[in-house]
Amino acid sequence: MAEEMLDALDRAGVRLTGPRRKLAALIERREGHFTAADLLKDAGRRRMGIGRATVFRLLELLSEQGLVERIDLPDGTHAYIPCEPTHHHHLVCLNCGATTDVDDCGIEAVTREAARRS
Amino acid sequence: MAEEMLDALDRAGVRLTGPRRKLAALIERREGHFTAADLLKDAGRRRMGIGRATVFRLLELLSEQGLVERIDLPDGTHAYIPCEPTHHHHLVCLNCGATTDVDDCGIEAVTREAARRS
DNA sequence: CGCATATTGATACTCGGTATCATATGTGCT
DNA sequence: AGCACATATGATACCGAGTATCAATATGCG
Repeated sequence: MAEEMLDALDRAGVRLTGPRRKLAALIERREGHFTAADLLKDAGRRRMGIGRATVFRLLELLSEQGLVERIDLPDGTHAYIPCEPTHHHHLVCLNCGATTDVDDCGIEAVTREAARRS
Repeated sequence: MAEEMLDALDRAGVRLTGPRRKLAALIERREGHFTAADLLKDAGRRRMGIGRATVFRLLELLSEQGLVERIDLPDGTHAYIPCEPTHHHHLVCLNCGATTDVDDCGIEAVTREAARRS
């Protein structure tokens, strides 16, 4: 999956730099969602000298490419979920923070109705 | 509506202080959603010497009483919406940030389905 | 009225994220 | 392979939202 990310970055016309490769690997070995701080901690623990800004920049890139989705957790913090760039929704459990994908698009009906009314 | 808030606060057993009355009035005259910073700015502009902390504390109180709901805007910031303490959902327009209430609860079906699957 | 106690506001802090900028490093070209 | 140059990097400083602390103050009960 790290390969997949790097391919996508390459396709996007950005450079395949060392830090980006390392971060892609770190993301790959994480299960499920993670925060920018998590990545930063991972990188720090392994003494790869990766700067704060670089992590945020890569997450922004990946999110532009649709390889990662940024979600707003109920407590107001943010997390990122690696995902296929297809249409789907993420549900976040208010209790444990676990996430699930949903392909069913029932939400749209509700949204459409509200849009019509306003 | 300021009355309503003050009543609820009274019922909750907290003191009806000057700052709280003033802030309730400020919230009343706002239309729709607002941020903590908005309130702070309002208060500052009128030279009521109301501290940062007080604003956040009141919003927390109101939100505990269900008189205000805290929502996560798509850009990651937060806003508050004054609302009746009944069951409903808020939809936030990704473009303009406008909000609407929805009583229809189609979302639950989707959520339930996902819960069953996990 | 007077007192115990909840509340306040100033200040300082934390934390996620962004701007800046000199330096380092990929990449296309020859 | 070597070069040139744009792109990316990391250190640092900064920003804005929210929280902790704490001495001073105001509220509401008796």
